[in-house]
Amino acid sequence: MDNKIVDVAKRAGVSAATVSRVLNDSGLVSDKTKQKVRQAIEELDYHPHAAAKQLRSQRTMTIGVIVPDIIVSYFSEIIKGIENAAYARKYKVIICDSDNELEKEMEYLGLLSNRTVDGMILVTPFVSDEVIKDYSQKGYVLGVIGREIDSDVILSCKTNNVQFSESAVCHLIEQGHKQIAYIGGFSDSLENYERMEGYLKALKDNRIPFKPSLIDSGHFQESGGYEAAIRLFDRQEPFTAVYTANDEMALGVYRACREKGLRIPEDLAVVGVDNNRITGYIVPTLSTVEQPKYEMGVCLAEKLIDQLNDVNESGQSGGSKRTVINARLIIRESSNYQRG
Amino acid sequence: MDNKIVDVAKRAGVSAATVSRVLNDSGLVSDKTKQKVRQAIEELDYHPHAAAKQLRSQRTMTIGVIVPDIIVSYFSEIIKGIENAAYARKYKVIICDSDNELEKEMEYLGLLSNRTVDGMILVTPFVSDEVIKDYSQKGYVLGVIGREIDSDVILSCKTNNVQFSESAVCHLIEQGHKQIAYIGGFSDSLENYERMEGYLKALKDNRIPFKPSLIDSGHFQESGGYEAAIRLFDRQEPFTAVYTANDEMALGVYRACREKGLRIPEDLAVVGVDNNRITGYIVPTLSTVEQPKYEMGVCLAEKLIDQLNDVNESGQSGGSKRTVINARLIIRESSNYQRG
DNA sequence: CTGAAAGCGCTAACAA
DNA sequence: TTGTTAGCGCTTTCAG
Repeated sequence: MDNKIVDVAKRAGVSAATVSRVLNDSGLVSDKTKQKVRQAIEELDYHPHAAAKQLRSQRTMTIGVIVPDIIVSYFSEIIKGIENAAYARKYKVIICDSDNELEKEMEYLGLLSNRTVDGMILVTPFVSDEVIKDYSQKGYVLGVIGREIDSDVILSCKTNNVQFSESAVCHLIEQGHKQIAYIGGFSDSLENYERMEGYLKALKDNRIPFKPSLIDSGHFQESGGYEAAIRLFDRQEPFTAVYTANDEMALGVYRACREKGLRIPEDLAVVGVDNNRITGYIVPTLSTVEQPKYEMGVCLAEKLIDQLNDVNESGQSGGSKRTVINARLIIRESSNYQRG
Repeated sequence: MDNKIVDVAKRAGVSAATVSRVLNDSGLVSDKTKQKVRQAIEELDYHPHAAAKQLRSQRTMTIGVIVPDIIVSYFSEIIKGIENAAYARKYKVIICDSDNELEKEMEYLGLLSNRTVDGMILVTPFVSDEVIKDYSQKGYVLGVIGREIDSDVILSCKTNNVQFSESAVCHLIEQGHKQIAYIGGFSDSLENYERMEGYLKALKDNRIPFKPSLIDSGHFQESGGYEAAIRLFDRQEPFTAVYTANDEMALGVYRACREKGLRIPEDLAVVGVDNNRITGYIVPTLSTVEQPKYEMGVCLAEKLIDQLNDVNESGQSGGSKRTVINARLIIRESSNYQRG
C-alpha cells in the first residue's frame, strides 16, 4: 500500500510523468500506454498521496464550513447541502463547530491561512464583517449564509427576511391579534435586523402601534427564547401572539408557556422561522417559515467551488455573488386560532 | 501572506531549520533567537503551509467520520463529540455523509488510502466487518461506534444493547402489556441483533410467548418505522405496545398511529432508543433509552488520536480497544399508562 | 506521444 | 545552539 508513482511507472515501463498524465487525464497519452499504466495501478493498489499532490498543485480540494452548533438542524441541513454539492465535485468538507464561540471561529478561519482549505463558508457566526473582508482581501475565497457582506467577491446566500417576516406577522394580525411580541436573535445580526424590519412593516401597514416593551431577544437559542418569554410575561404589557426570529427560540417559548400554564394557540399564538425538523412533530405544530436550508448549502458550495476553479483559470468568475431565495410561510396549529 | 519559512528565516537572520524548531518546539533554540524568530513570524504574518508539513511529516492531523445522515441528531451529536475532542487535540475532522449509500461509504474510506486522513471513525454504516478489517490490516487506524469488530486493533464504542432493551421491554410488561411488537433496524446489524436479544430475554423472563408475526423491521429510518407499523397493523396479531430499535422509527410509528386514529399510549405504548432531541418535544413525549452520543464521540475520538500518536512513538498503545457504556431507560408519556 | 529534471514548503539527520 | 543538506511524492515545464 505504500507505493509511489515511480513504482507504478517502473511496473508499467514508463516514466512517472506519464503515470501522472494518466492519473489526471492531462496531456496526451496513447491508449496503449494508458492501458498499461492503469493495469499497473490496479495491480499495485496504488493511491496518489494527497499531501504531495496538494503541495505540488497548491490546492486541497477541501472547503471548510463554520457553524455555531452542528446539532441544530438549521445548520446540519445546510451542511448536508454543502457536503453533497462538494462530494459531487470531488471536494471534501471540514466541519468547524464553533460552539457559539467567537474565539473558535477565529481559529478555524486560520485553516485558510495555512492552506488546509481552499475556501470557507461561514454560517451566521460571530465573526465581524470586517474580519471576513480582511480575509477576502488577502485573497481567500469566502462565502456566507444568512448574511451579506459589502464586497464584490464574497459570496452570499440568504432569504427575503423582511418580506417573509412581514407576511408572518400579517398572518397573525389576520388571525385577530393586535398585541404581538417579537423575540429577536443577536441584535447586530442582519437576520435579526431584517426580521424585525418586517415585523415593524406589518405593524405599520395595519396601523398597530409599536410597543418597545413587546420586543426582546434570545440570541437565536432555545434557552434564550425561554428567558425572553419569561421576561415578556413579567412585564405589564399584554400580548396574544409572538413572532420569534427562529424556531429554536420558539421552542423556548413553548417551554415557558408550559410552565406558566398558557395554551398555544388559544392563549398565545406563536410563529417561528426555519422550519426545523422538530417543528412538525411538536404539539401544537409550529407555524414557521420554510428556509431552504439544504438548497442554500448546495447553492453556496457550488458557487464557492466554481469561484475556486474560475480563479485558477480565467481570473474572473461569472455569476452573481449574492443570492436571495424566497422563503415561504407555513401555517400550522400554533397560530391557527381565529379570535373575535 | 505567501511567505515561506525561508522568508521568516532571512528576516530573523537565522536558518529555516531554526524557524522550524521554534515553530514546533523541537530541538534546542536559545531564548534570544526564539524571540527574533517569533517577531519575524509576527511581522510577516507567516503561516506554515499545511500540505508541505503533511508531506514531510506524513501525518495530516485530520480524522474522518462516516455517518449515514448528518441531519439525524443521533449522528450529529456523535459528530459534535468527535469534533470537540479533536479540536482540543489540534485535529481537524472531515465529515462524510454517506446518504445511507454503501457506495459512498466505500469511496470515503478511500480517504485513508490516499492519506487525506490519519484515521477514520465509522458510525453504523453499511460497510461490512470484512472491509473494515481489511483496511485495518493494511495499517490504517479505525474506530467504530455502535458496533464491534472482531479485531485487536480496531477501536469501538457501543452501549449495552441487550440489557437496556431487556429493561425497556420489561418496563412495558410491568405496565400490563402482554403483546409487544418489535421493530428492528437492519437485520444484520449488531445493534439490531442485540436489541432483539434483549427483547426476547424480557419475554422469556416473563413467560410471554414469542410471536414472529409481531416482529418487523424498518432500517432505522422514520419511513421504515412507519411502513413496519402499517404492516403490523394489517396482520391479524393484536398488540398493545411496541419497542422500536431507535427513535426515528418510533416517529414513524407515531405517524402511522395518527393515520389509523390510534392513541398513544392508551391504544399503543411506544418505547424507542437514542433519546434524540425531538423525543422530548413531541406529544406524547417518547419513552426512550438515553444513548450517551456526545460522550461516545468524545471517547472514540480520544482513543483514535491516542492510537495515532502511540503508533508513531512506541508502536504499542495502551488502554482497551473496546468500550461499552451503559445506557439508561427514560420513561416518558408514550409508555406511561397502567392497564388492567 | 514520452521522459528528465526541477521544485512545491517543510522537517530531520548530520555537521559544525 | 545553529546551519546544511537531502528528501517527502507529486506535477509540470521543457526537450526529445
